[in-house]
Amino acid sequence: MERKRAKSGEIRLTEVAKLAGVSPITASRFFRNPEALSISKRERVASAAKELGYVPNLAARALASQRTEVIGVLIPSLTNNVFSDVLRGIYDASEGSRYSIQLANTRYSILQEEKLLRLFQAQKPAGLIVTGIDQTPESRSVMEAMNCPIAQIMEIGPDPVDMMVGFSHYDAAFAAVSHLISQGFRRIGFLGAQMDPRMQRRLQGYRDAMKAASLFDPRNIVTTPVPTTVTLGGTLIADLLLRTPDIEGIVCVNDDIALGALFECQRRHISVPEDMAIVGFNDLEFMASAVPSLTSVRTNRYEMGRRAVTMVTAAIDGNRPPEPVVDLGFELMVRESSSARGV
Amino acid sequence: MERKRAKSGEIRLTEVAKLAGVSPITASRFFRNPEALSISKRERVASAAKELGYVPNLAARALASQRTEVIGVLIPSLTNNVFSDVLRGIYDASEGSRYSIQLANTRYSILQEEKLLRLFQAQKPAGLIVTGIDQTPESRSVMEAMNCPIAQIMEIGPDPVDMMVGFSHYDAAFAAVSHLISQGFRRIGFLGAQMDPRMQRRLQGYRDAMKAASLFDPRNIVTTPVPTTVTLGGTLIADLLLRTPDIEGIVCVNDDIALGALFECQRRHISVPEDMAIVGFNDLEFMASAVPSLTSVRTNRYEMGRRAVTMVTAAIDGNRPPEPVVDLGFELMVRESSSARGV
DNA sequence: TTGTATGCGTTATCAC
DNA sequence: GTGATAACGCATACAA
Repeated sequence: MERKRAKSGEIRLTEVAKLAGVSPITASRFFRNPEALSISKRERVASAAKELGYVPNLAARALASQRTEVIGVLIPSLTNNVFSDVLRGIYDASEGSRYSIQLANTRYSILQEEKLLRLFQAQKPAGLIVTGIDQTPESRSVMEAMNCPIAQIMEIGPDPVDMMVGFSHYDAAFAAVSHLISQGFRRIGFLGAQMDPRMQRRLQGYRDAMKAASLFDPRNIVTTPVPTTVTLGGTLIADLLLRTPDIEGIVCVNDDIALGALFECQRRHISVPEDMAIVGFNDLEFMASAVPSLTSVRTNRYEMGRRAVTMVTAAIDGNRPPEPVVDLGFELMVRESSSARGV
Repeated sequence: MERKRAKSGEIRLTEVAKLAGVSPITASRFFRNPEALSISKRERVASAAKELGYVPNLAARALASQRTEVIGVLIPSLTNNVFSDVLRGIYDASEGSRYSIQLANTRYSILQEEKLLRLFQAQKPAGLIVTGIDQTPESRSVMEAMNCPIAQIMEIGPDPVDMMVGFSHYDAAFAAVSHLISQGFRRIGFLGAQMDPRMQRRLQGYRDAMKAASLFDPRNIVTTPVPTTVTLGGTLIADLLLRTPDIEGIVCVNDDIALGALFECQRRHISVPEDMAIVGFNDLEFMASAVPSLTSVRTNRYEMGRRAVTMVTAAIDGNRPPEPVVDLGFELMVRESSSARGV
């Protein structure tokens, strides 16, 4: 008839309260809202907790309060530099708040995303950040059932689950192509890898910009679903040169591809931009220091992560933004690799 | 005298059990160990859970069982490519297990690391993975109090908190320098950024290798605590060339610095390797496709992450490795940028 | 294989 | 500002 269960042996709130000479609930309040206590009790609880080395039990807290202070984050890749910037923004913003980040990796799989969303659901996060706008219907219904603020990031679109922070990949690619055209280039190719939905929209921006200038030729598009690498950029431009050797410029789906293409041009002694203009996408740090420096579309990845967190945390506190969809835009960073034809 | 508290409104195990016509504990067993149930009950619980859309409450589970299925991971940076590879290994390995990863970012601050460790302590993770071997005494005592398997990664050293997977940064740098010396280079510089403890050990490897060959000259070392970028590589080699214009080769603390140095050489029409040999560290993917291709020290970052997880999960299950410290070594990838002098 | 009784450590509720 | 009481939803221990 002993107690049925071993105590964990850890210091509990009750012990702290006893040593401080207060009730457990008073001690509990100390950790959540110290100002609610009289100064004397505040000090007694503080020193008792320190003396005993009290560590709160988050599981008990979550169970009793029916909430957590976790923001779940779903991203498709950890290797891609693009997401590390977003993550940095997310972690930076979370540091100023009382929320901690729980990160999960979907590996560009919307089924994996579904699974992870269910896992998050079981944890009752206070908020959620998901990448992109191409969730499965099943995923959407899980999100809607989660009953917490949700931010979709990286893109914007017409039908937010809740909130959105991103930019138009279509517009950005359209602008990149238009820039090359305005510089006097005509036969402009597209190099794409890892053709996820965002990349597809970039490709569509390329297509429409080329069509608008009556320059579209499907032979100038080379894409592969294979994940992006610098080396792959070399392979892709090699493919393109086989098909249409008279190509004058390329728009790359991202900067790694652009760098790989540049290296391949160096290898073949094709001068950039005289014989080949190159435009990248994302404006990773190295683009400005390459030789020649590489033109790219700068996106506000860090800010995207930061804003997602601030929007979600504000929404948790009941302060929803006036406009649920935030367009962070983009900026074309024009550099040597796309100097005007014949200049 | 009504109930004092609003129920969450969510489906609980009890509801599932009731619909299935079994006791709650039987339903509970279904989710943790379905094989323990008779086939008929197994099916009834399964369909009841599906019908009600049951989502287990992880907080309740953690509180009742006194454990979680979370492995905490502490890394110093999300932006650094090196860690994205490690993380990929960690996430890949965790996917095969029942554990989920909780990631936290120390930003190269050992004080931040201390704070995060306390936060993890409150969550009672099943295991822990921390980067490096330079924790504060306070951090070490928190880790020792956590009473779960812990793997230190990226480095190996004499005094593991529990387990270790890594390699010797000192030996790797020593080998890189020795390689350049063996290729006939004599005036060899060192370019360093983000001089955290691992980078310091690389620098020490450089120093000792140069001293062993009686080639050491402190003027050939250029370092900065500033975080690594490609652009910074250009700045550092520019500095070095100012100090010792007759420098023949450089060992870079990482590949970004090496790439930046290469670009700067291109800009100045210094031929690599004829007038300047370059060796990087980490062997990121782009090193092989640069023009000229860049020599680097390959490290097993992915495997490091993977092994850390398998070691920790095995230890959770009581299967500790025979040897707590695993040296994954390194491999010098010799490429064009360090071809023998005068060849 | 299944069920009963009980406890995990905390906080919500209401009263003082 | 403080405290008594009763949950929160699940798993452990033990018995059957």
